[in-house]
Amino acid sequence: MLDQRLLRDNPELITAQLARRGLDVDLTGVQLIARQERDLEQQRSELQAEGNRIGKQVGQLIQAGAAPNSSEVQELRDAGNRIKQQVAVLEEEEKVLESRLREQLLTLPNLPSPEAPDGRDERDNVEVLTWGEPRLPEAGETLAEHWQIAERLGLFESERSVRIAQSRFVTLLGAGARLERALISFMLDLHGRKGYQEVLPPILVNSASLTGSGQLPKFAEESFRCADDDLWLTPTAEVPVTSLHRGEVIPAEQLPLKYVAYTPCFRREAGSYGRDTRGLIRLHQFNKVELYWFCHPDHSAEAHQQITADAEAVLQALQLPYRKIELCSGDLGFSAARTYDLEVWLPGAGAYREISSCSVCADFQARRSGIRCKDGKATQLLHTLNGSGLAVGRTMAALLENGQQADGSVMLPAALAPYFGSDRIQAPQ
RNA sequence: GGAGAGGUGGCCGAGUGGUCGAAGGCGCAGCACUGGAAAUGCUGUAUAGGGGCAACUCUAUCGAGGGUUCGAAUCCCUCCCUCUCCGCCA
Repeated sequence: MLDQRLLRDNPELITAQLARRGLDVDLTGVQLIARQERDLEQQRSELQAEGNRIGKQVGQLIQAGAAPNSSEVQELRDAGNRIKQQVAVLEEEEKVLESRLREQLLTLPNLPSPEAPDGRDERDNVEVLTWGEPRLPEAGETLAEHWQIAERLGLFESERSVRIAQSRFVTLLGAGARLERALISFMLDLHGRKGYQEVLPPILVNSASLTGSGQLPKFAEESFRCADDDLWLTPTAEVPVTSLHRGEVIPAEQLPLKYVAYTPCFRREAGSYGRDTRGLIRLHQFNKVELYWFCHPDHSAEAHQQITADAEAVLQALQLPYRKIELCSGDLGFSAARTYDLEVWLPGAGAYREISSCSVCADFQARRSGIRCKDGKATQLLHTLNGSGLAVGRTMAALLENGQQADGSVMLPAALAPYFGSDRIQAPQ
């Protein structure tokens, strides 16, 4: 959520920055509401001050011995009642303005960071670096896609999963299930050694949590909802972890708070029909290990580099070639001010595919969620960052495609062997 | 699910209609004392919003929301949460 004061005093700045996202917003209406609300508040509090004075006078008169039903006291009572009525009217108007203002502010995305490159869409994203040597087919060799390999090795079951749930759900089996579990443990351990505190949060979250991290009100159709309760299936661990500290004031010396959370994630993937319908890439339910920082506003820029490096470390430890791109202003997610995407090389598909997204949200989520930090006297909103470290299913896909061997087996990176129990997945005889 | 108890500042805890944003204590900060420290003493110490260059000032907030009243931490209603006991349960 954007700052109301900024809206009142400098809406041109907001308009200009949102234009970098490709949005053409007219803020005159919202600005008017914000100003009217402030004026009303002023009138109301003056009236209340008058009412308080009258209340005190009555108390003093009665204590000094005046009869409670004397005309003097009665007059003050009447005056107090008149003020009470006026205040009630103003409060009513104020409440309406306040909720309209909040409603509108909640639909506005974050301002892009000045650092974020300008651009319209993903074609304007900027490649920052590539790591590793992308595997290309040898002469005469055909590299399979991950779902082909997985099918051959019996790692998952698609058709029967429709029976259990519906399309875009997958059941992992045997070595597939074990590899998924191994990857989750591997990632949690890796980040744990770097000072991240492990969290296993609720994956049913309430509306306030989804609003706090930016998924509501605008993206309700992206999440699964439990109709009888105010609960939703979390689309990312970012949601429960943000709300872990919702409404808190955190002493600055405790910052940064660094969390690593494994959760299943649930997304409707509305509007992506027909894309990636085979395999592990775009499912309604997938596993993700998420990195999350609460940090002091002065340090969020370095934190962003660090959280991205921590996500990259997983790819490097797994020897998966990837590239790091920076999203342009027009491709940024709703809550992000600046984002690096990590894209892993998929030799079978012959393309880089997103496997991690590392964003700094500045105070956007902190304002929605009321999370502040206090150093010395000053209390201010802190900054939040999140990054996938990594999407587990996509990591498995990358391992399968990158490790595929001519004999049908898949070689796994050495770092994973202790977790998986073997350095390769054998083809069935 | 049933029965009971309770939610007050960073923490503990008093306050059951009137000058209470709230005693007292702890903690924290500053000053004094000291060679330095401890102990002691004094002073200060909630949050949000509005106005003001500032000193400062106004408003709201005692779990949340409503109500009664000139006036509510205190009385009434609804909800939420925590604890204890019982039941059920992985």
